Amino acid sequence: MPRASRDFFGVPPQVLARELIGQRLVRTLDGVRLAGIIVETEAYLGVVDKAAHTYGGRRTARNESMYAQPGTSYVYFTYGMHHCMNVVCGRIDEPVAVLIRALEPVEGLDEMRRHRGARRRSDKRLRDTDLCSGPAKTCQALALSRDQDGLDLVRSKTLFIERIRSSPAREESLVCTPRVGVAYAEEWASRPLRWMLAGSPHVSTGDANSQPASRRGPS
DNA sequence: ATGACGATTTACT
DNA sequence: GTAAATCGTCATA
Repeated sequence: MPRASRDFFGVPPQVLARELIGQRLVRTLDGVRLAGIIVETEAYLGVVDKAAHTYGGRRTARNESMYAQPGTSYVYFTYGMHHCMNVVCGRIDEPVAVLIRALEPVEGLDEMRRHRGARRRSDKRLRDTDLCSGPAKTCQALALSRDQDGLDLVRSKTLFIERIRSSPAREESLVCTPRVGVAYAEEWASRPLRWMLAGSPHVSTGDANSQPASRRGPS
């Protein structure tokens, strides 16, 4: 299965967010593969985007990875307990990225369940659709933390993206909506910058059966 | 030094 | 539906 190349990542976030749907995110732990098909993403447009960590050109120790070359991982810590993973894209020093919001788990489900169960009270078995149906759930399932921040997905042996043999999700199989959890971002809160695989039961919230992306489109 | 705040998830009423 | 959990980070002083 071909690895995603530098060129794959060197595009605007609105483009990569769509290209990533249907691709396979792979994490290896002690040589064991944990993997899932990306079914939900969000684009963060950088210095102009009030919802982005780099809005206004903010550059700190936390978000430094967003200024690195395309294909770099940006993993941040939030709410005192959660991690979320982004794929940095665009050009070097242009701090734009795509948030990975949900996966359809396809490899290492038992290991993912162990990771996900570790920090929960209830020990009832999680359904497959609860393993990676959110950005922090995905990081927990794949054991991603600040230790994986700044990795080069083009070269890393422990975190990378495999391009699926068949064509990625076609435009009419995508659903586009506003982003989640960015109500504070004023006019940027309602911009349609979130993409989902239409009909997927593995997405985080809302349903993936609403308006097709082809009817709304990015802006 | 301090205070407010999350690109969220879970459990509970 | 609502609220608690929980702490690194950042802006302000």
